[in-house]
Amino acid sequence: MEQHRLDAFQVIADPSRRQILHLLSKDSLTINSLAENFDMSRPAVSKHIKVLYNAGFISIQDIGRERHCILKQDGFKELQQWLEYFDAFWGSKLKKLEVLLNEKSTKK
Amino acid sequence: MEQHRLDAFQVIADPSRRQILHLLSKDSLTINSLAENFDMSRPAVSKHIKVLYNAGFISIQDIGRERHCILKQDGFKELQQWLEYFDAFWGSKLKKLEVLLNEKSTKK
DNA sequence: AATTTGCGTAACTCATAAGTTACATATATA
DNA sequence: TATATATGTAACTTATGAGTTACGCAAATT
Repeated sequence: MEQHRLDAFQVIADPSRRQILHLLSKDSLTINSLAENFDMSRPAVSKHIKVLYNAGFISIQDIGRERHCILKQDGFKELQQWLEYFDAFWGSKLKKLEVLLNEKSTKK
Repeated sequence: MEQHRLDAFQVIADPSRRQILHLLSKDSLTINSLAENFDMSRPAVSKHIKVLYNAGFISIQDIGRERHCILKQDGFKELQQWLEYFDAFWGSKLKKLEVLLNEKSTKK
């Protein structure tokens, strides 16, 4: 059984998967209806869905033979936290700059 | 001339590059001092630096024969915007839920 | 002037992600 | 019941990213 377990960063590195996430932000869709938006084959989309599901970016609701894909927040959280760390970095860097500017102005 | 031009999402997909960014958030470092933190060779780190530089994640200050790498915000912005879009999605989804709950409570 | 240090790059190997086609299976429809 | 539909998966090919070693060059050191 081939494992397609990629981490959150690898998952969104693929443009097709980002496109899928974008489409799902407009509406929840089945595999086939998703595939209509791409040049690639339906099995290719199916694989991407598996990857997105395993990484917690989507949940799936089976209705008869159809698989409805719904956006899920879990997968995004690791990314958010990662960016928040650097946001804090820029924030603190800004603060240091402010301190520097204040020092300068008081010395005048 | 080989081109190593990856988009911001591909850039952060590599764990080594994320580690480099993390190290640079603590202190600006040269190629060699960065390489000391990794099992891989110095040329490998050099390549990653090139990728990070091309994508706007770092700036470089040459001092003599040393290259000092400094974190740069530009590369992060595309990622921030991408996540903000989905943050808005979760926000609006929450709003819809609130509306639903309100409707329910008023019907009581 | 000779040597060491810090780095870039070319050429190569290797792993693997991403696509394909072909087939199997379950559910809906006629 | 026969057929069409919606999907998963195995087997395969291919492109390419990530690592290596070997080399060259400029700046610092002796």
